[in-house]
Amino acid sequence: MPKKEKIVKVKNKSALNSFQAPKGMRDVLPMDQLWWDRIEKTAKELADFYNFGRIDTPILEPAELFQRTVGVDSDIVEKEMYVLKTKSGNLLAMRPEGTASVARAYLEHGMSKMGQPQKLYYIGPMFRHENPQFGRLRQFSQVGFEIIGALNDSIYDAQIILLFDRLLKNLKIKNVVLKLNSIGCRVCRPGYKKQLQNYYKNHEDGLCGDCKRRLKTNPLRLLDCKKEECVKLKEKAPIFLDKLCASCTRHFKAVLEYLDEIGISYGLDNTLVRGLDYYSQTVFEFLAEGVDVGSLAGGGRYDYLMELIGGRITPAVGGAVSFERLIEVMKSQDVKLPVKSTRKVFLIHVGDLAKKKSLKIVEELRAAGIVVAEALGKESIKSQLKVADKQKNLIALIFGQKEIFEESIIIRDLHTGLQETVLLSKMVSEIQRRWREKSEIN
RNA sequence: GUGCCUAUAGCUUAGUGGUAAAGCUCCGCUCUGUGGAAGCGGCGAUAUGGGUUCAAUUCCCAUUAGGCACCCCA
Repeated sequence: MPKKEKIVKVKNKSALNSFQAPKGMRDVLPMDQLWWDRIEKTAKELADFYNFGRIDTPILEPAELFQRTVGVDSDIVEKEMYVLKTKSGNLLAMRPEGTASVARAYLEHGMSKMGQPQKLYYIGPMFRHENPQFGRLRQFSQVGFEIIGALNDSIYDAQIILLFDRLLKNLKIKNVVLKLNSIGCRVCRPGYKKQLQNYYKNHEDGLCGDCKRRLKTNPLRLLDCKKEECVKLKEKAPIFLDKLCASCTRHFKAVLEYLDEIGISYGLDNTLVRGLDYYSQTVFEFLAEGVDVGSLAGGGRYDYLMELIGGRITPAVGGAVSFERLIEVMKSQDVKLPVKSTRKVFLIHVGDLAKKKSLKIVEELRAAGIVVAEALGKESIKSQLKVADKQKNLIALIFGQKEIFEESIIIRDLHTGLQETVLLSKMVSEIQRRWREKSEIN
C-alpha cells in the first residue's frame, strides 16, 4: 500500500511540475504575436499585390512524397523527418518543407488546367528533427511563394526573387545579401558532376570523412563543406557556371538581366548548392549580414519535381522564408514595429447594480463598432482606472448608481482628466464625436 | 546524431552542505465614486529522477530543456 502511494505522488509531481514544450518547439505568447502578425500581414499584402493565391496543405503527407522529391540521401529526409505510422500501417511524415506538398496538391487537383502559371503561397509550420540553436527550431513556420506551370521563363525566377526581396525590405530588414547560382539541368549536370568527381578523386586523400562518402552519392555537396581541408580544394574545383549547357546559360543570364533591370543586387556563389534534390538551374539564398541565423530565405527552380511524383515535367520556381529567423533578425537589427492604434474605450462600473448593467452597455458599444476594454471583474473604481491607465486607453466610461438613476454615463478623458456626464442615449454619438475631433487634429 | 556550457519566483539576478535574498512584474491595502506618485503588505522558485550525507538548492550521476559549435537548412 505505501508503495503505491509513493508512485502516485511521484507521478503527480512530475506531471505538475515538469511538463515542458518539446525540444525545439515554442509557445508564442500574446506579446510576441505582434511580430508574427507583422510578418503575416506583410506577406499577405505582397501576395495579394502580385496575385498569389493562398494554399493550405495538410501538415502530414505520405512520407514517400518527401523521399521522392527532397531526396532519400538528403539530410532532411535521412535524419530529420518526423515519420509516424498510422493504424492502417501507412507511413506519414510531418512536412519538413512546403514545396513538395504544394506540388502534390497541384497535381491532385489538376491545377495545370486552371490557368498557367499558378501563383501560390502558403503559410504554416514545418518540422525537422534537428538540434535546436539560434534561429533553428524543430517546429518553425515558413511563408513560401511558388510559381508553377507555363513556360520555363527566367522572368518567373526573377519574380520570385523580387518577391522575397520586397518582403525583406517591407519588414525593414537591413544588410540583406542575395546569393545566386545555377546548378544546371539534366543535360549539363551529369557532365559537371563527372568533372567534379574526377577533380576530387585526384585529391581524395585530402578530403574529410563526410566528403569522401559524398563523393559517390552527391558530389555537388562537396562544394558546401566548411572543413578547412575541403575548402582549400574547392578553390581549384571546376565551376558549374562555366560548364552549363547553352540553354541553362541563357536562362541564368536572363535571370540576372531581369534582376539588373529592377535594381536588385546579387552576388554569384558557385558553392551554393542547396540540400534539396529537386532543384535545377536557378538557386538562391538571402542572408542578413551580421546576424548569423543561417539563410533567411531560399529557393530555386524545380522543373523536375512534378515528374518525380507522377506528373509530367512542369516548369516551376519558388522559395520560402522562416518566420522565426525573420523575427530574430528584426529583433537584433532593432526593427520597430508600427504601433497599433486601435481606438478603444474603457468601461468602469461602480457598484453591483451598475456591474449588472455593464454587459449590456458593452454590447451596445460593440453594436456601434466601438471597441471596449474593461476589467469588470474588479470592484473598486480605483483598480479599474489603474488597469485603464496601464492599457493606455484614452477614454474611460464610468457608470454607477447615480448614472443608472439619471440614465447617463460619465465620459472621462484619461489624458486631460476632464470628464462630463452625458445621457446614455447620446453615449455612442459623443464618443464618435470625440474621435472625429482627434483625427481632425492629427 | 556528436561535443562543450547552463538550469534558483512570470522576468532579471544574489546566496549557502543546516529556515533561500532582492529588484521589476502581478495582486491587495493606505484611498469602499476617480488612474498615473508614494508607502505598506501579499502571491510566488532551487527543472525532473536518483546517489553520497545526520542533513543537498549547494557535491556526484542520469533525464529533460536552453545556449553554442559541428552537420545541414528556413
